[in-house]
This record gives sequence, C-alpha cells and structure tokens, in this order.
Amino acid sequence: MDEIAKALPKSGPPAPEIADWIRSQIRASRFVPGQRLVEVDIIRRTGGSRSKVREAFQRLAAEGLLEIEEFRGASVREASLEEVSQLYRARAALEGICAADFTRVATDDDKQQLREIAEKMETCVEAGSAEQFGKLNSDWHSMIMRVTGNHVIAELVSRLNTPVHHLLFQSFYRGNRMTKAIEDHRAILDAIMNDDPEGAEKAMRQHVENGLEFLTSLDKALFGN
Amino acid sequence: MDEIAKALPKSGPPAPEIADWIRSQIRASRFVPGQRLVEVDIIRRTGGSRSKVREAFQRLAAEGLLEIEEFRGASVREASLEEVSQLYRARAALEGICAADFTRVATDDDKQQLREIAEKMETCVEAGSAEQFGKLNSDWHSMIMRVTGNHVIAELVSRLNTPVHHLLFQSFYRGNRMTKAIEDHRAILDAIMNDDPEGAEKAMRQHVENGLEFLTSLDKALFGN
DNA sequence: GATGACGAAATTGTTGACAATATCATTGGC
DNA sequence: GCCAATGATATTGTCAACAATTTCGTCATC
Repeated sequence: MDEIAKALPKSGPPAPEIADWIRSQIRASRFVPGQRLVEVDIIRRTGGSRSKVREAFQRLAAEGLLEIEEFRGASVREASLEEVSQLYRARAALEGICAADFTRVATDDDKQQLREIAEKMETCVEAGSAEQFGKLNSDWHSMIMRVTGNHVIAELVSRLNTPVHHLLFQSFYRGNRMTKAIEDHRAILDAIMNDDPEGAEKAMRQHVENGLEFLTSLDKALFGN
Repeated sequence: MDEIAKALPKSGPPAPEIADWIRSQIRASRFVPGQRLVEVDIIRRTGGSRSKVREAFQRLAAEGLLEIEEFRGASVREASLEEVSQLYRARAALEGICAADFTRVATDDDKQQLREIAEKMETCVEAGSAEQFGKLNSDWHSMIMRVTGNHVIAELVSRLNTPVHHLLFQSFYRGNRMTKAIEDHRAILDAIMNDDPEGAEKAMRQHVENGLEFLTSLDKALFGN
C-alpha cells in the first residue's frame, strides 16, 4: 500500500544523451574544431555526472569526433582538407550505391515523395532561406537511404557527415551552391524515374563530388592557403 | 643526483590495449556473440583496472562490437544475417570504389605486388592451408585500399569486417570458397592490368557479393533456418 | 516434480577523494 | 621590456568504497 511517489529521482541525463548534446553542439558550431571540452564545464551545462561525461567522451572519440590526449582531456577533432576529401569519396561510394538500390526497390509513392522534397527545395532557393534548404537537403539524402532499408550505410553516412555538418550549412549561404545542388538532384531524379540504377548511381556520385569541390573552394576562400 | 630508478611503475595496460585484446579475442572466436563480458573477469585476465576496462567497453560499444545494457554489463553483439547483408553491401561500395581508384593511381610495381600476393594464395589452395590463405586475403584487400591512400575507407572497411572475421576464416575451410575467391581475384587483377577502373570496380563488387552469398549458405548449413 | 517467494551472492552503476599532470600567473634577473 | 624559473591553480587520471540491480540458489507450498 505504501505507494512511493518515486518522484522522478532522475539524477541526471544518461551518457548517450550527453553524447547527443555534444554532437548537436558540434553540428551547430557551438563547439569548434580544436576547442577543448573540459569535464566540469560539460557537467555544469548538462547536469550529468563525471563518469557519464567521460563515458560520452569515449564514445565520441571512438566515432572520431573528439580527440582524447593523456592529461589534456577531450577536444573537438579537426578534419584536414585531405581527410574531408577521403570522407567524401566514401560518401560518394555509399550514397551512390544507395541511389542505385533506391531506383530498384522504391515504389512510385516513394519516388513521388522524393520529388516533392526536391520541389520544396527549389522554392527555398527563390526565398533565399538556406537554413530550410539545408534541412530539406538532409531529408532528401536520408530518404533515399531509408527506403533502401540499409541502416548500416545510413548510420555510416550520418557519422561521416557530422564533422563537416557546419561547413555544409555555411556552404549553402555562399555562391551558387544551392542552384547547383538543385540541378544535381534533378539529374538524379531523372535517372530514378527512368528506372536507370547505374545512371542514378553515377549522378549521385557526381553530386557528392561537386559538394566536395565546392567545399574545397570555400576553404580556399576562407583560409586562402 | 638522486636518480630515481622509476622501475617501471606500470600499474597496468592502458584502455586502448585492453580494447585491442578484447577485439583480438572476438576475432579469434574466443569470445562469441551473446557472451557476457564481466568486468572482474577481464580485469583478472588483462591486469587492467576497473575504470580502464569500462573505458574499453565504451569504445568497443561505440564501434558496434559490444552491447551494453543497464545493470547487465557488456556482451558481444551478434550481427543478424540481415545486418551482415547490409554490411556487405557497404563493403561492396567501398572496396569497389577503391579497386577503381587503385587502377588509376597504382604504379606498375604496386600491381606486380598485388599479383604476387594472389599467386601465393593459389599455392595455399593446393596446400590446403586455409589459415595462411585468410591472412593473405586480408593483405590483398588491405593493399588495394592502402595504395589509394584513403585511410578513412580503410578504417571503415576494417571495422565492418571485425564482426564477421571469425565467420570469414571458417568459410575458407568449407566447400570451394578458396578456389572461387581465386577466380574473383584473377578477374579483378585482369581489369586492373588492363587499366579498366570500371571493370575493376564491377569485379570487386561481384567478389564481395559472392562472399556474402557463401556466408549465407554457410549460415543455412550451420543453423538450418 | 513444478512453481513462486525469499534472501544471499554477484555484478554493475555512482560518487567522492586523492594523485599526477598540465596550465597559468608571478617573480626575479638580465 | 623580455625571458626563464617557480609556485599556485585547474584539470584529468586513478582508485576504492558504497548503492542499485540482477542473478542464482533455497525452500516452502501445492
């Protein structure tokens, strides 16, 4: 009978939640590459315990997002241009094969949905809302991988993207990246609609490579090396 | 002047070393999927402290090798056949693109080395030494990725392989897997020697898919579902 | 003999204190 | 004013004790 209220004895957020929070901070460039993440700071801002925070650090380090040095703690790892380039090559391979698989297994309804997202993105270009464009762009790429049902690849691509997420969003604000992306998407969609897996794969690879090229030129413009 | 001997105050192996040890145990099927890894046990066998062992668990969990449940600790994660299938699709994409890149950038010397490894593997078939064959097979695939210089992909493929490493080695003992692999490698090498990147990519993908098919039939034979 | 309640043992989660190291400010010398 | 040595502070690494939970054996009951 003694019903204990239990009253949410929630001592603090679990480690995965803390890891998510840090990830989101990095994606939002609230934490920038090279920045040190001191334990006490994260504890204060998340309410987690030290062990939880340290656990989160370990996991993020295993994901390649943080770097942990002896007695110096965790810091946001910064990807060199060379590494970003290799990373995009991996993305091209993975998303390329997904585009081909999508073409084979997607229903007409799936394809229609994909087209609708692409159309929404076009309106964003006119409205100049890069923020919304970035969100829809994520949805577009995600949908292709989701429909193929390959969670392993979806997870891999998501991880590969995290380190350059902030650069991606910045890139949409610059030059003609958005219009170029629209063109690429249209080419991919055309191949999909024509039931041409190889064509879709090729177009998707080109799209990813274009993204890298744009990022490279953006890097040159920003840091001029 | 008081030179302190310092006498190796090594209290125990660092966390990464413990993680390596666990990884090797899993690869050698000394630890099998589903098996629980109790902290005290690992501490006794590695000499590491509890925090170190727990750190190692965290990292391995992030790599997808272990599963950690609240108050139940770590256990070796078992990949379903469905997941293995998705994993092989990812490998096909990544190793395929590497085969193409290898064809483009490899020197004649690189290609010659690759051929030599393949030839050594053929002698293994005759000698029936599956162990050595497995080792050389790893070398062969690794070399292609190493020459392309894409460490990101090499790392990804290595991680993707770990969960099925023991199955892989088992497969070489069975049926005609080795001779089939030799054929595949020859086809890939032919394309490479003919400076045909697309052909090399296609052949590599087929090779990986064949590996999956063999693993699937092996699974059916073992567990008959 | 099967089943469920109960309690002891085993195992993991959490916290705090202390040790080792790095980082920073201060001081003294040039 | 600049630079190196020095000490104080901040930060991380490590360990041990305690709390929470699961797991396993025991026993009573049907």
